[in-house]
Amino acid sequence: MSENIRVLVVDDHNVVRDGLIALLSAEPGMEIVGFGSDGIEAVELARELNPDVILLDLVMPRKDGVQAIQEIKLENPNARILVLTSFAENHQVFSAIKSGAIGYLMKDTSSEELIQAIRDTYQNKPALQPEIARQLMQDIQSQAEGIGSEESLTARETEILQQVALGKTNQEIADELVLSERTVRTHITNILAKLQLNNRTQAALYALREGIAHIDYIKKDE
Amino acid sequence: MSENIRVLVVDDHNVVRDGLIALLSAEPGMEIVGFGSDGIEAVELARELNPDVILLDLVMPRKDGVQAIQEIKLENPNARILVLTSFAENHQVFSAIKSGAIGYLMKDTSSEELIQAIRDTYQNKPALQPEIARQLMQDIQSQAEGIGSEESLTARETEILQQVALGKTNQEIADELVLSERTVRTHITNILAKLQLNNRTQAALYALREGIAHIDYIKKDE
DNA sequence: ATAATCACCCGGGAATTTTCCCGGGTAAAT
DNA sequence: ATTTACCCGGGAAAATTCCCGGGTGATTAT
Repeated sequence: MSENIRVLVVDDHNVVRDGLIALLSAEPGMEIVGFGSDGIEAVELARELNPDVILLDLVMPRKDGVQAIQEIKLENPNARILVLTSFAENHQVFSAIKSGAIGYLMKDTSSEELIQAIRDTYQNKPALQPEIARQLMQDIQSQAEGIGSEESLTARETEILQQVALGKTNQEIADELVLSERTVRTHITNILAKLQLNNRTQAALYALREGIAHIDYIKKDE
Repeated sequence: MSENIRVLVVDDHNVVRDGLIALLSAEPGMEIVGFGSDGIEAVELARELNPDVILLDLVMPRKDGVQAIQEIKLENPNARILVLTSFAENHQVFSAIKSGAIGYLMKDTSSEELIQAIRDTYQNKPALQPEIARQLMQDIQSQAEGIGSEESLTARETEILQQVALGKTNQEIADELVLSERTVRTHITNILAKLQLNNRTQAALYALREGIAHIDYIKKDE
């Protein structure tokens, strides 16, 4: 009777993914039915394989983890998703949970805890680390208190913020997005106000922390 | 006769480390003799176990990966170290190689490549991904051409840069380090010139990429 | 259908910060 | 004695931050 838990593993780091597969395959009662390396594959494989539990990294190329969660839940509201990521990307925690992830673990948890979390997720029992839980509560709190305390950015503002996190000046952003430099100023003023930050460098750091932008390289001018 | 390759695995993410152990243990001719989760443990275990190959992550708490490499090589110049890290942290590649790492892989390589790289490292054959090799050559080039093109920062400048990467203003940095605001300006001008960057946000991103600063949280003022 | 709201766009004006020239000096190390 | 790191400063241009104002078009509410 003891049906195996059918697990789908999605992580963009191959060795990590293979490691997880090796780890979980050795676990009795667990079975790896598939694996992928980005958000798009995650959505496709979730549809094709209908796994019991989807183990998902948040930072991935091509499609964001949160976005993948939303699409998967859209196609199959009963999908059980366990997020396993490198770091507590503040707001991402909240977004992931809100999008329907059942559990959220950081990669520094022990493999025993991971395995237990997969079992919990399989039974729709929330699996959260204390650290994550604390972070989540803080997010909820800051959202609850005062309507104007934690507004979210508009699409345009997010776009501008991404440019800021590339180290560009207002004029460069204006050129890139085909806007007046004055308009960029206004947007940035609004972004700083919404996020309660003091300057653009803090905004860039915020964007990185929240996964709105990613650290790549800085484009050399000229 | 076929002696096993004795491997030490050091990575601060438990599940990743356990995954690697599961992966490599299954490989014939390979044997995991120990594991650790930070730079200090790496140095200690390298001394105690004298492994054939040390598989090392670069971003770790307590002690930096590069620093760990240097100390390990100091105690045992014959130590064979293979760096396995999440991302090509530009200058870190160069530092790691210069400090004596034999190989350098990113975590998105396949497990087959990883295993081959471990064998290569065991035989003192350099193991570099194309991407890494390209990055390394670029670093060497930019260092070779022109004496003034890629100078390294002084201790003080590094200190200032870390403050910049916290999103602080010049005045705040001056207060923190007990300096005149004018002096901070001078330092930052010099930093930007040395690094060939255009503004402080780029400097902050640089510091993050190079591991000079780490993303934590932004201290709320007042 | 009218009104309200919201995202987006543009701008003036002003204070502040940042960036980059230039100059100076001290102390320690080679 | 030269170099290097570190410190301080004047002056000026540029960029940023933050007020204020205006407009459009789309969506939502009533």
